[in-house]
Amino acid sequence: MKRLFTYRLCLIGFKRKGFDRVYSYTLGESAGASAEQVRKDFSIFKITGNKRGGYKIDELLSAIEDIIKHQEDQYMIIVGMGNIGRALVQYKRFKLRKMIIVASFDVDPSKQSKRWNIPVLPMEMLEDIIKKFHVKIAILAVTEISAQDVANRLFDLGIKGLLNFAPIILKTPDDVVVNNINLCDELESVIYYTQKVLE
Amino acid sequence: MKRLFTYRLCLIGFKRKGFDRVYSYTLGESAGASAEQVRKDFSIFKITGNKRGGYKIDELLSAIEDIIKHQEDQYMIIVGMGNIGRALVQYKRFKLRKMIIVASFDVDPSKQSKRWNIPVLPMEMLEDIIKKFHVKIAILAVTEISAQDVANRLFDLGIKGLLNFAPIILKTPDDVVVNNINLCDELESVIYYTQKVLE
DNA sequence: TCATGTTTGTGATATCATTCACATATAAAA
DNA sequence: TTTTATATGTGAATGATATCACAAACATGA
Ligand SMILES: NC(=O)c1ccc[n+]([C@@H]2O[C@H](COP(=O)([O-])OP(=O)(O)OC[C@H]3O[C@@H](n4cnc5c(N)ncnc54)[C@H](O)[C@@H]3O)[C@@H](O)[C@H]2O)c1
Ligand SMILES: NC(=O)c1ccc[n+]([C@@H]2O[C@H](COP(=O)([O-])OP(=O)(O)OC[C@H]3O[C@@H](n4cnc5c(N)ncnc54)[C@H](O)[C@@H]3O)[C@@H](O)[C@H]2O)c1
Repeated sequence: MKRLFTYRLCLIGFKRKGFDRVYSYTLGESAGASAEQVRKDFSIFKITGNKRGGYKIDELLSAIEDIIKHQEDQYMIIVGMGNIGRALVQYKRFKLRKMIIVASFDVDPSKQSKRWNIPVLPMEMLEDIIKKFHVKIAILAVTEISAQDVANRLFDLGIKGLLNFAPIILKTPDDVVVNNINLCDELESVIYYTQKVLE
Repeated sequence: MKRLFTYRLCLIGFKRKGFDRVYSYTLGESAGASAEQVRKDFSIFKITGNKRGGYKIDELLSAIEDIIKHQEDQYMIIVGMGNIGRALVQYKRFKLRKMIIVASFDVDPSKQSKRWNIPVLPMEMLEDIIKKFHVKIAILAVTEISAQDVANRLFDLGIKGLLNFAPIILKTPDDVVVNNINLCDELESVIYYTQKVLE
């Protein structure tokens, strides 16, 4: 599943370079997987290519999109408008992929503002917005200390999917999906493997 | 290996809550793994607990740190001082973990400045700084279009580990470790599994 | 001090993921 | 049209990970 995302990235890259077909070998090489792996992955999802002719990039991409992608716009919110929250709010790629940030929230009144196209609202308005837009997905970018409390509040208000930037493991109801981004750990992991490679 | 990071997070959480011991069951529950899994993981790394008494959190933490952690400070650079680059530069937790950002870089002269404690330098100074601090690790936060070019330059200058935020799969020498952070994909993955859970 | 119940540590077993190997299809060349 | 070289698609074999099951250790309380 994770690899599907990688394949997509690679395919977009190939397309931009002017190719209109790929072979399992080509794609595997670029995605860091074996050719058989690529084919097995596709066969699991019933994606089928052309013997001898490989895969048409456009067909492949749209097959992958069909698996990965929600067809309608997904409304989302961000809670916590600190350094990372502000960066995310400005990220244009989300909209390209039909992920629409309808509002952001912060306890700190000095961060609140309705001037920009994505407003920064006080926490009291969470419920209103979540109900109004039927928001199911949230990005959590508050300080570590508040993260569990804010998360609980979001779960109570019906949030079912969370992208969490706080470096803690949240206690979470069973029907909620949480994806943790821990940049310190990612960096430490780079350092760890780098030192491994250098013996 | 990935789980070690999760265990560490959980242990820090337990410690803060005042516990001084954990059982494989407790830790597993909190980290989303089975108790046997936790014990197997520890036994691989020769981490040993106390039958009947579980594991002392402090000992466990320092055993994990010994595996994960580099003991000396790691000097690093960030290239690309846009939205995400600026957020990262301000993140204090890196320093706590002995990861020191010595400088950041951008082509755009309007982003360059030496006023702050972490200076934003022109690209011409890359070589100087990398050589001066023996930098081996870099964070790449430039636009997608420039990412491969800038990465190549970094590899030429001796960078061996990269945390890449651009949504492309970089072509990379064999002795370089790259860790990709793709927030769109992470969010899409949350949406995907959320929809799965809701049937 | 001793019995007891609980938790570890780890082989044996089961499950899941990857690679191998090859029959089959087909685009391209003759 | 026929041949041929090259990719796919997929069972079978291998390898990696996770779970099970249980003996051994030992903190705790009688
Ligand atoms: N800055 C980074 O590059 C970075 C990188 C990785 C992870 N993180 C993590 O992301 C989180 C935010 O980091 P940051 O650097 O943006 O910190 P920050 O201090 O700049 O921002 C935190 C924001 O959360 C708000 N907040 C705090 N408690 C709140 C609550 N109860 N309800 C609503 N809003 C609340 C604060 O007002 C502040 O605006 C932290 O957990 C941090 O560890 C940050
Ligand atoms: N903003 C986000 O929240 C976010 C989230 C995920 C991923 N990303 C990715 O991170 C990268 C940066 O995103 P951003 O939002 O900060 O974009 P941005 O446009 O704000 O910043 C990009 C920065 O890179 C600099 N740059 C461009 N080409 C360069 C070069 N050749 N050498 C040195 N510097 C160069 C630009 O001057 C600019 O300051 C992009 O690839 C983006 O897709 C951003």
